[in-house]
Amino acid sequence: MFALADCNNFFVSCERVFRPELNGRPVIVLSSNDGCVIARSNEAKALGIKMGDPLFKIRDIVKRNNVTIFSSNMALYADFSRRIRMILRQEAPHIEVYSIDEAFLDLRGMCNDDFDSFAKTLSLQCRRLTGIPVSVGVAPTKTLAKIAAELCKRYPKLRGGCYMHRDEDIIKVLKKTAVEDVWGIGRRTTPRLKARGIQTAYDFRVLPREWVQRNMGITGVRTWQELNGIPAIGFEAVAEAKQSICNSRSFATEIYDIRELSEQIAKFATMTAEKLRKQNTVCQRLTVFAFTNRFHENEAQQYGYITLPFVEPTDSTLEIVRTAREALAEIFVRGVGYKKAGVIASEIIPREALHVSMFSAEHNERHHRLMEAIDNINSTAGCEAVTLASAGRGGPLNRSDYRSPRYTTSWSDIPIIK
DNA sequence: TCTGGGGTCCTAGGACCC
DNA sequence: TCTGGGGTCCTAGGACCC
Repeated sequence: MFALADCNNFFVSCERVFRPELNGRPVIVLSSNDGCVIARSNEAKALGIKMGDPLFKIRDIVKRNNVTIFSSNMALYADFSRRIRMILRQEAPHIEVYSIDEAFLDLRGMCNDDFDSFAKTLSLQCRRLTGIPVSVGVAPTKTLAKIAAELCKRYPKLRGGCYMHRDEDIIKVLKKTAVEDVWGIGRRTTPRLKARGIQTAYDFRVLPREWVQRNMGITGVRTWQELNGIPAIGFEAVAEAKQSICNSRSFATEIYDIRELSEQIAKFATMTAEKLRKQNTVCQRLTVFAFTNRFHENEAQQYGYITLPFVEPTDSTLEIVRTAREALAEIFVRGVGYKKAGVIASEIIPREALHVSMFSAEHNERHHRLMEAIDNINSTAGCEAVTLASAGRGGPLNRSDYRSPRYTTSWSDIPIIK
């Protein structure tokens, strides 16, 4: 059996831990730059606010219903995520962290097979220790566990835990599950399935395998198998190193000045290098991109994009920032207003696999020790205690008007209670 | 006025090889 | 006159996820 532990309305729930008066009220959390809705309380969902709605399009709903708005506060959410994972690790032999608010548990080899009370107890445990409501679905495959967790959200009587294993129960549930709500069936395939009269997860499950293979490829077959109770999606207890690392942002207002844009690119490159080091890897290529506001259809659009190789794979902030700035100089066009830019590291390999040439060994070693020292300082003294001058000292250029304090991770952020 | 950020896997087609 | 067959690697684009 597999379990999925899924935090309900996760970002909103984190905010509510420190603002309990918001329980039962409509609350939304916005994406970076306060652009779109990325989390909604049940009350906000009931008002018809959709995932991804731009804030300016729902202003009147927000105003009329007194919806509370938050800018995203990723430091806070990441810390809650970490605390919940700690609880899950104590209760299950293996966990696979799937996203910031979801983790799969591999329950094979567990002595206790009363999975229904296991699920309910785990949910209660998370709630008690963190304040976050968590849905726990248990089923023979990951895809079915996802559906079981959804049931918890729909039926409070389940008390946060649902064990779905008897085939007749699974069939009953699948007949009531819309096909587009199945994990792995997205917005492109849904209309094609509907056109063939496939409305529910059950309709999909009873399709001939050959049809699924022909029309949806190997990934479709895996989903089909999983709905039929045959595990087809692997369980990865140890997270693999990322194959690409991207840092990008939209800006509150367009940037015309290369020096200003260059500082932003240097910041993104710095974050990228830090992430590379954190997973003990080096990268061999760097992509830099910068583009105009794609929603301003009447204005000229510019989409700058370039990829540069490193002579030797690197995780050095110095080298990555330097290359990123060179790349920007290549693609920058004067007179263009850049709305969004970013940096992508790719062709990532483990640092141990790095064969340094005779001539660069000492240079690499010195760089590495310097980077370690900077990382250590930044981890204790705050993440921007030491930065490159080329990244500037200014704050971020994206809007964040409704951000809550970083209650659990930053002393200086906590409001003084009078 | 205002529209997110960060990933993965699969597939088809071209280049190139013998 | 007769003009194959099989393979790998790389890349771009599509689809999906949160």
